Amino acid sequence: MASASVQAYEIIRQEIISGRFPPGHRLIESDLTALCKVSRTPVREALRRLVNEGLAEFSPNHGAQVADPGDEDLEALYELRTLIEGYGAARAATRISEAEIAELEALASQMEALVKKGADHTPEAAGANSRFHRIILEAARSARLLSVAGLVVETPLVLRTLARYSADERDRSMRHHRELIAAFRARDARWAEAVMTGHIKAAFAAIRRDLAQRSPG
Amino acid sequence: MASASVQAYEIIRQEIISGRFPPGHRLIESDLTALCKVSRTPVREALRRLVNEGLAEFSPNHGAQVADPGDEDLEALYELRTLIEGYGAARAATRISEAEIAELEALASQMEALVKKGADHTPEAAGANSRFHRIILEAARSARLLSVAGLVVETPLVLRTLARYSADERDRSMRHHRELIAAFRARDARWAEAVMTGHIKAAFAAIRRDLAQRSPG
DNA sequence: AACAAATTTATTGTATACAAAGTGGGGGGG
DNA sequence: CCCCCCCACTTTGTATACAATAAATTTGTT
Repeated sequence: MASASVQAYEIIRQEIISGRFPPGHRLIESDLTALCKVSRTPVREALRRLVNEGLAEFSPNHGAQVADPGDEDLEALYELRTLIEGYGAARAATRISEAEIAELEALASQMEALVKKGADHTPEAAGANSRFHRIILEAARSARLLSVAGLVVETPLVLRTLARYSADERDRSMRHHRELIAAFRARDARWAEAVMTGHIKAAFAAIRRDLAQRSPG
Repeated sequence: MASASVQAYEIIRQEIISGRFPPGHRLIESDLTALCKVSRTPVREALRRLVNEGLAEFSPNHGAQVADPGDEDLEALYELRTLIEGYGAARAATRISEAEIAELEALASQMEALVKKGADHTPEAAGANSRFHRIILEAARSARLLSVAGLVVETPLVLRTLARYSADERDRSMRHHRELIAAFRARDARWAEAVMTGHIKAAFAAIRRDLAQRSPG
């Protein structure tokens, strides 16, 4: 069984990402002990970690609350993502193993299958997409890069991008995945970086369009 | 008075940065309670934070120990720094206030004065340099950028770069500071980014030279 | 009725006690 | 003599109790 603090972390994180804890929702330690069935000590650790990852905000003597992406400069967040994941893809191109490339292909196929079934808005698809990106970052072989990337990809907005795509955008995204794999096979760092950069820029464009559409004005 | 957990954080961090806790040194919670005069609870919080910032490493049920920079890919660390601080400088160029520019000038002057006094290897000089970089990152007006930057600038190696410079390298660094200020005055994002990139590349070159010199093999 | 001060209440911050897991050393068996 | 297992000890993980701080409410006054 997972330790109490990671259990608490995972539960609370899931509540935030799923949206059951909406932005601004206060994260009261005593309430969370009931939800997670652990004592306040591991709950506090989980909260500090979530704050560190940007999923929650914190004021001293007042506690944590769910972060509001609306407060943030989305352009900055996505610029950082292009820089960091682009660099990661470039590094990965010359370091990734055959086994990892195979994993990427499996995930790409899985996502394409889910799309064909109309299941592209499901958590399963979001998970596959996350793993795809994660494998690339791990293939870059830099612990520091991994922790830095954690700060820009592990946000509800990013994790739910797939759900915002139109059919065209979704197809483009699938093709990006395939092209990334091709770049890795060719061991071409600049190619991989370029595709990854486009992949993230496209995601940002979709999000901006989606946000404008939902709240026009 | 600062809260117990930040007090613990600052004390332990100082021990690590100063080198009194060398790489690999185990950070035993009970020992640290004695050093920081607080209980284990805030000590644990401080340790988790240091781990998050990459100053310490952690294994479950075994605790934390001081991170060893030798374990790390320095090229990756410095590439990330150029990307992140370069981007920060570019953003800052169009957002920085007059007051902040004035602060930068004051710090540049202070560092130049310290150099003239031969006091450029002191913690005072290192502090001024840190503040210089921090003001720029804050002027970029992105909380996310700030936290990401924390992961790549707050490392002992980076914080003690000044002490590694030769006379020439030091002078070049001082000139970079002045040129950055000029770029900010001109509100020229690309200029600022270029100078910052060079500034960090130069630092990396100095470190690499210094490391090779000290342990030739 | 509106404002301000004081009191209560809710919540976080810290300390300590206990439980679990890991580590190393000593004794017994091969 | 060496290896392995078991026991004692060290260290981390978790729970709970207490202290301090901030927020809300009430009460008194104007």
